[in-house]
Parts: sequence; C-alpha cells; structure tokens
Amino acid sequence: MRYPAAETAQKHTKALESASRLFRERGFSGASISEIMTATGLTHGSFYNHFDSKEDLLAEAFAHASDQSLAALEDYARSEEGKQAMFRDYLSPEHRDDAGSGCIMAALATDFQTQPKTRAVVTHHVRSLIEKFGERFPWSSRRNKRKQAINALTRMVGGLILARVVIDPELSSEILRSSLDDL
Amino acid sequence: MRYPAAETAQKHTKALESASRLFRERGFSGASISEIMTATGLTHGSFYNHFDSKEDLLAEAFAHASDQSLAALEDYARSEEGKQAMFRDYLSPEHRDDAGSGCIMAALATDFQTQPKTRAVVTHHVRSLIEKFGERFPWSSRRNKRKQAINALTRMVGGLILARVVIDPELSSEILRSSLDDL
DNA sequence: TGTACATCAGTGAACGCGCGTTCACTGATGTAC
DNA sequence: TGTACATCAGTGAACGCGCGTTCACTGATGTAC
Repeated sequence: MRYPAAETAQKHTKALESASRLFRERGFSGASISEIMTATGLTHGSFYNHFDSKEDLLAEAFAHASDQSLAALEDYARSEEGKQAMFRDYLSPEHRDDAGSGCIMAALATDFQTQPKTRAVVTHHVRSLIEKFGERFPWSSRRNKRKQAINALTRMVGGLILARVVIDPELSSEILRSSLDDL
Repeated sequence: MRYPAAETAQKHTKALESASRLFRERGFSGASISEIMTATGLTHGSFYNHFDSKEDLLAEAFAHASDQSLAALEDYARSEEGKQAMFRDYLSPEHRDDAGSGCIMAALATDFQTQPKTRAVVTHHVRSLIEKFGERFPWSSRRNKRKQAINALTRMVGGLILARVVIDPELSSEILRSSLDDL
C-alpha cells in the first residue's frame, strides 16, 4: 500500500544508515540487501523502490556518510588543540574497534576499487576533506598547508587500517600511538 | 591420475601465484576459485587436492606474497639512497596502476578484517616489515627508529590506498607526490 | 629388476545455498474534478 | 468538501545465476615384495 511521503523519506534515510553501518562492519559483499532492509525495519522486496541496484546503494550510502563526517569536523575547534583532538579521536582504540560507526574510507577503501560510480563520490569526498583540513586547522607553513593536509589524511587512514588488520593488541596499540606521536 | 611429486609442488606454487595476483586485482570475493584454477592451468575440481577452503588459500597466498615482498627488500641498498628508492618505487604511478603484482597489504587490507586465519599471517608480516625497515635503513634518530619505521609503513600504505581510490588522475598524482615528499 | 597394487592429482558433473533481482498483489495516500 | 481513481511503497514468493564444495571416476606414479 501507499505510505505518506515523509515516512518514505525517513525510511530511505534509515536504509542509508543501516547500509553504511553494515558495509563498514562487514564489507560491501559481506552485507546483503536482505540484512540491510531487515535492519531498516522492512523486507528485502521494497529495496528496489528505493534504489536501482546494490552498487547504487553503496554510492548513496557513501555520500550520506561523507556528509556526516564532514559535518562532524565542525565540532573540532579551529586551533592546534582542535586538530590534535581530531587526530586523537581518529587514531583511538575506540575508533579502531568500532568500524561500523567510524571512518567509511578506512573501512571500505579496497572495496571501492572496482566500483566506478562510487569512486567518483569518494574522489569528491577526499577532495573536500583535504580542503577542509587545510583551511580549518593551523599548519606549520602557509605555503605547504595543502601538502600537510594530504599527508595528515594518508597517515590517519594508513595508521587506522594497519592497526585494524593486525590481530595482536600490543602491536596494534603501538601502531596507533606511533602514528599519533608524529602527526 | 597420479602425477610426479615435483610437478604437483610446482602446480601448488603456481596456484598460490594466480591466487595472490587475482585477489589483489579483484579482491577476495571478486576472484573465484574457478578463475584461479583456470589461471593456474587446471580445472576447479582439483582445488581441494591443494587447499582445504578458499579462506585457507587466502592465508597461504598471503604468506607466499609476504615472503616475496620481504625478499624484494633485499634489492635496496642499505643506505639513505636505497631507502628513498624504495619509497619512490612504492609510491609510483606504476605501482598504483598495477595492483596485481604490487603490495598485497594495500590491495587487500580491508578484506582481511573478517578472516581470522589470515589476520594472524598478516600480523606476522607487518611485524617483519617493521623490523626489517628499522634495521635495514638509516633513520634520523637511533632511539626512535622503530617508530619511524612504523610511520613510514603507515604512510606508504595510506598514500597508495588513497591514490588508488581517487578516480581523478591529477589528485591521485598529487597524493603520491605529496606522500613521497615528506618521507 | 620385475610385478602387483595402493595412492592420489586431476576431471567434469552435480549439489545446495545465498545472493541480487523481479513480480503479482495489496491497500492507504494523494490528486483531479 | 466529497468522490473516483491513479499512484506507489511494501510484502513475500519466485527466478536464475554463480559460487564454494563434493563426488565418482581415471590412470600414471610410487611402493612393497
């Protein structure tokens, strides 16, 4: 049966949030459409009323998570302290252990390689992150701030990914601490 | 029919090489057992004469690639020049565009998350890499060489992964150059 | 050294399952008049 | 404002496909004597 337009929009958003959480937790192929729709409170049959394909869902869920993470950057003060706080949160054991609500880049990086539609959205997100980093936070040299922003980003992502892949808790913590120390 | 033991061992190694190449190119779930065995010159039916499961193959293929990449480190001179050459090769456009024969960590990082057996092998590899980096190459401070080795590793992996995920060639090159500049 | 037989890698058909996707149907919503 | 009807989100069964895995069979290899 037909539903009020406002309810439908809410369900759509909820589907995006279930999807981006489950994709981050289990990877793109590890989370099925059925699981995602069940987590949304619906059955799998209504999926195609909201999205054209699973790949389209990935692109849209990424864009949604991207908006949220750029908005979250606003919570950090425009100062050296704010920048350090962001690094500490990103390279924290809590973030490492909670991929489902964490950075979608670090969680799905290698899944994007074969998804052209999503890579375009990811590219836009990376570009926005670099610009926002460069503008928002103080860097040691004005001329090099873009380069420093890029390098901070690659080190955060690389550090988190390596800390997650390593199964030994001590080595994992060492990687987090080490990455953080040098930022 | 039965085959000479030496031939069987060769086929086993060839299967590991097909697997690690195809996994790196298309991801763990993107490369099927049939494809891998066909690339090895066999049919899918003989797979289980060599491996217990697809997950076991991943762990064994990773270990094989790990040995190769640690051996490849020996080709770089024990000097600042050798270290820089390694960084340049790793963060080169050629490496970015040829995942199939490149770093298996960067290509499969997020696929490992849900594979406990493989994560153990990956952990051992990361530990070896850190140790080898620290010992083999000169670092600015003797006390901090382990930390510097870890940070070099995370930046290489993070830089390569981000350069690969971004679809715009200019931004991708900028990420590679930027990562390299600061190492 | 020769013979008899157990071993086992490889083949290709088959199995069972879960996945992404489609579809006929339902019935409240939204719209045209 | 009331009525008639088109719209469309949701349901659950069904489809088709490819996947990982199993299996009966083959026949040269390796081994026991």
